[in-house]
Amino acid sequence: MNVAEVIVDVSSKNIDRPFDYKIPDHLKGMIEVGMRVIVPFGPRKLQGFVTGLKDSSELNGKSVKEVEQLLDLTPVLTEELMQLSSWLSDKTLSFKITALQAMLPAALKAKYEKELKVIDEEALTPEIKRLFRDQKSLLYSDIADQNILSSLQKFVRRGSIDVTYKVAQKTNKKMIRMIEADEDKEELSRQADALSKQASKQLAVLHYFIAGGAKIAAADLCKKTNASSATLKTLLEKGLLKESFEEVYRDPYQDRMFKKTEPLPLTDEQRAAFEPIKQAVADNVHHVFLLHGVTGSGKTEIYLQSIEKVLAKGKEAIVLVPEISLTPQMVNRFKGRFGSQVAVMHSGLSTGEKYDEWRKIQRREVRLVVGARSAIFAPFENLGMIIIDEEHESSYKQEEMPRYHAKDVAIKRAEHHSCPVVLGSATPTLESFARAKKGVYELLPLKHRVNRQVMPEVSLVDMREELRNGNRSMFSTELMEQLEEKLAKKEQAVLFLNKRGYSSFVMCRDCGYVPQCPHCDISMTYHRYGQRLKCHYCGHEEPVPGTCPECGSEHIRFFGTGTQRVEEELTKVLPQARVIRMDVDTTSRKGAHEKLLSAFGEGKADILLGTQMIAKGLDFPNVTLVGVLSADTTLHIPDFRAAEKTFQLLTQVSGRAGRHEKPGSVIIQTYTPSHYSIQLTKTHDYESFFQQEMAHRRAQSYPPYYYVALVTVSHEEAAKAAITAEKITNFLKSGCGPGTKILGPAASPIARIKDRYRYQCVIKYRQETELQVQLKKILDHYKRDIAQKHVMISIDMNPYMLM
DNA sequence: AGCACGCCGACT
DNA sequence: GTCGGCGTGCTC
Repeated sequence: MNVAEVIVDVSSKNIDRPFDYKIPDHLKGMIEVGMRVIVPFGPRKLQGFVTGLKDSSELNGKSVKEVEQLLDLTPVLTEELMQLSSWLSDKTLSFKITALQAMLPAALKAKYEKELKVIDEEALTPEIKRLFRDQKSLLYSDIADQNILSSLQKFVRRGSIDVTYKVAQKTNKKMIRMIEADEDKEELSRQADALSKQASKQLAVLHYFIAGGAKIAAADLCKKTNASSATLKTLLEKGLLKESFEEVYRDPYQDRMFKKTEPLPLTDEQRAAFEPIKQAVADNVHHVFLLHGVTGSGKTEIYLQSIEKVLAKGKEAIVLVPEISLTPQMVNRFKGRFGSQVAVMHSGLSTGEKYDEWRKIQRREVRLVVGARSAIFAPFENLGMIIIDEEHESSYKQEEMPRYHAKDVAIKRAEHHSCPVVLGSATPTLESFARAKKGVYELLPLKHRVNRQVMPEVSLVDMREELRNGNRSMFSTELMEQLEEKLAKKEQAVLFLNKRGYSSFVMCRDCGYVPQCPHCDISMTYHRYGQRLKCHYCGHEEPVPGTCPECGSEHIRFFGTGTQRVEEELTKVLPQARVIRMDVDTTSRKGAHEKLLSAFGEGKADILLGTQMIAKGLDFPNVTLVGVLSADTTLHIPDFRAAEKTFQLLTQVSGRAGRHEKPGSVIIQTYTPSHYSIQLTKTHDYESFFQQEMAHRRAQSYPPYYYVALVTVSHEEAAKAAITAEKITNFLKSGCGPGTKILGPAASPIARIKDRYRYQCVIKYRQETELQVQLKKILDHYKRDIAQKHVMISIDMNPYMLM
């Protein structure tokens, strides 16, 4: 094999294909598909992935450059994952390089640097000489002054300064310094005797080795002997000790003890659900199960026992968990049962930690991964099962390129490995449940909670009624009464706030002015910390104005009912209650989330107040009341899944109450009590909700009856975006069959983000392949405009947010 | 994407 | 006359 086909690290339509590179003699036989290389590309150097090997290039050798460097000794992507990447880029209409990179930890992504080197010092101006000072070379990115840049360019052109392009790794393996004796014990004793009396630290270190101490980490040795690194340095220089460096894993869970747990006996219902999964594992068949179990029905125990079967067969398993529920509670359950065989992957880990967890998988040191969305790409080669917990969660959909859904990837991988997929939820997506009803998936119902606890009593409170009765506060009379009662009984309550529409904003009471982000068409969110306004889309920040910029009034103040606001009100009406608030402000620090939850678990507060993030996996025996302050907010978002999301959220939240001996109750405050998505939470009736919602979806041609795709066109000028969107819509209308429905173009619900105007077109279709072809044509046709006129076209083949 | 090349207007 | 604006085209 003399030539490697390489996908280079450039995200552009024209470059989205393999490029040929000759393999130099010293790399012959070493390069394999799935390895990373550094290759010259035009004037620069880029990282790339080897996607193929061949004897010769069709380009006949003349313009074929050589591979410059091989970055891996073993492929970072298995053959299966290489195939999966082409499928992924195809399915999501994203670049091959983007799909490849999505499968690897960020640490393996390249970092690019330009280095300037002085060739002819005489030719340079004093100013530039000063810039270089005594150094021969300088990093391009370190040059802050824009004026110097242009004069530098001149010298580069004349050849007085040379530019070299470098590729670097983002993070490296963590190494620690190890110390061991470099002489035998007798020699060490002799040297120890010869030490001066003051050198007590050195003596202590030597005694460690004289006593037979083994090779030890420098830090540990210092701690043991109370010595400093200077002491070690002296002994190293004397040649008595020697140092070496060893690779270690950054283990985010190293300080924690996991109590070993044993399998629990299954209920009859659990066993009935477990049997078919067990059988599929035993028979190595690909099969998708939908484990539909009410909250508290013991789904996790079924996962654990299924995994046990998989591991017993010598195979591996992936468990996906929604990002926000990757709490220590969840991790504990898996680590407790399977100990060090588990790797954990979630966004809370640093780049380095994620890299280390990934390498544990790659080196076959673990056989089970518990992780968020991207863990679906774990490089296992002998997969025996994939579990997706809370399968309805929207965090399984990636909202950047490649816009994949982890469920689709899971099924694709499971097909390849001929192994089962288990989707678990109390409120499955309509898509999944419909497939289960059709027999595409196998439905495994769990209708009862373990230990026969009853489902909590749910009562709906009509907030319009409250208002009519003169209660203008955000707490209904019923909720207040219940809160007081729980407080008196020393039981705990959880108050839940739908996040969307609940972020607080600032408004002028005289003219109604609401500060908008200058770069996005969206209201700014008020943050009490530092009295600032923030934009959640682009990160723009500014102080709260003292007077209204529109009318000059001083009556400008914050509005809305953010968690902070609720907390204030709550302490006013229930001053004796101890409240823990969980929102972006209180949980942004690392580990804060965990700390707040365990404080609540230990009974250090009476009320836990928060947004969606507290709805998942919360399981505290003393919680007997759950209150939802306003159930309507998710109902009014511009999304065809609004009702589904509302029902899921309310059901999920209700499930937090009365999970143990004490019975629980739920109070849902709403302005639209008659809506079926709210009514049916009262009876925990998923089946009826499914029927009603399906009727709506059918009437409006939405999933699961139709597929949906979203095309968004953006440009700095509104007109340019609108015209292109119009053209695309017309093209699609003429090119797609009669079964396809095309809506738009229309301004996006968020009409502008980061100074770009956005227009969108929604496509509803029944035949996947046909549309894929049409959309590919569009991207191909507009690649010129994309490159030159700065038009951006983004396509989402399965949007979860129509924004 | 980025970078070089090349063709036009505004300055020393 | 040169400098530097950014339209155009290429990258194995």
